[in-house]
Amino acid sequence: MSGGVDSSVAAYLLKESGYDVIGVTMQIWPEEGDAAVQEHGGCCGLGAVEDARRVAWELGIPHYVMNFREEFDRHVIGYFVGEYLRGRTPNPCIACNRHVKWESLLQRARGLGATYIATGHYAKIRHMPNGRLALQVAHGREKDQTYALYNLTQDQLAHTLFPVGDYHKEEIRSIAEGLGLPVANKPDSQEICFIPDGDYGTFVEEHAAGYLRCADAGGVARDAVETEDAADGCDGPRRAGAPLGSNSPPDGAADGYDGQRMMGAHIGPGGRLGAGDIVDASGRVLGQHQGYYRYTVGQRRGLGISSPHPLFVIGVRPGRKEVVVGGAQDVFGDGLLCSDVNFMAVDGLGGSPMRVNAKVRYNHGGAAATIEEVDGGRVFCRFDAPVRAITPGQAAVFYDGDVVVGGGVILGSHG
RNA sequence: UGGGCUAUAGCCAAGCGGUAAGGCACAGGACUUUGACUCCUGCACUCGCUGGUUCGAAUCCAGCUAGCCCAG
Repeated sequence: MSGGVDSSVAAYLLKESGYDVIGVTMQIWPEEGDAAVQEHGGCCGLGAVEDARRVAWELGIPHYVMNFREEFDRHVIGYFVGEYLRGRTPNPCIACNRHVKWESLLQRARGLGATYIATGHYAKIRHMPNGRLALQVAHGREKDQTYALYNLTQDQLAHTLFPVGDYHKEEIRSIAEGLGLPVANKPDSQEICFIPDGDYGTFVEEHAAGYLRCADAGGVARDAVETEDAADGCDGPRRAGAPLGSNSPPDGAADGYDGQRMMGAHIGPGGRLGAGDIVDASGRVLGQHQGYYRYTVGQRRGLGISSPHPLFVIGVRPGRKEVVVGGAQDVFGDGLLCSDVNFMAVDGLGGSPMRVNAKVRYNHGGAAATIEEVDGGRVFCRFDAPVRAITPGQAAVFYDGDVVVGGGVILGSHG
């Protein structure tokens, strides 16, 4: 229970259905007590512990506060900072769901004797004819959150309940109002919950040194980025990292944070970690930036370069600390390659292509495409029509109608 | 030192005697449980400086200053 409307009503709906409900609020932020953080509280608002406790009291259910700071720091913040330093763009919500909310929470919930964990996510779980479990788009499509949950395993899905998945957001709010819950009118959460001021660039800089030490301790030495992104910055690094995947090691930093190692000689706490050139596709220097990790594919603002037409980021080269820019038309791609694919509705593609609707970011209507498994368990996705801002590090989630077929981490765009 | 050209917001730039377009950048807001994108709003009481002509000048004239080009 985050203290928000959705999880509060979820608990209520479960209790009404006859479940034996235990309320749990997760403590995840390292610096609890920060006034700014508490006010802005995101999807997992810590300052909302009191709200959650009050709701639990009114619903007449027990309420526990569990500490997940270590897991969150390792799997979400560590991954988040590391990805940016590698010139990629992470989706922390997906990592948090997979590793913290489902792996750790479910484990502890089972320790309490619970059979299921339930959340306030807008999603449904469907039993497929083939015996598998898959996410299905929520009744209130406009608030659907299946994209951020694509990485759940069959076992996790088997022990998960999404009580609000059959409702629209407005219905949930009116239920909360009807119950007189104090959180009925809390605003929807948004933006990155652990960076309340939204300045993630500075956040990366402030945390880079700490994760640098982790990388060194891991003894991992990779220099792939230097050579790979030198070839073509638009495609981004192609090596198979597994920050979100099921096989990622316990210590996220051990998975080759080459960006950090590479930066090692240049990074000083509080310094300009990755300042460098802004260049066009031909290599012409157009300007300077104060940190390549402050940019992501498709980004327009923050370049500080005046030109006849708007410029957009089309690639980030961490090795050279370069940000590559181009015109609006240069940020479209015909296809993408993704790794660490998690299949849901199917066991795999079995060597034959499949028609899907592919979402390339959280707020993406999806695009018609054909997916096919390639070597190494990776999936290639070719779109019927070019898609804008295919970004390395983001997730590609494939849908067959309302059902999630699977998804993976984008390595780069093609075309 | 002669000759020519140009000087409009942070950058580019329209304007050609009637009361300062637009683009980029930037700032704020909306949207959004990731980063982005998108949308809305704001952004030169003033046109290198000083005079002059005119009812009226960024626009015409003169001088000055600065930059660029050609000549030497």
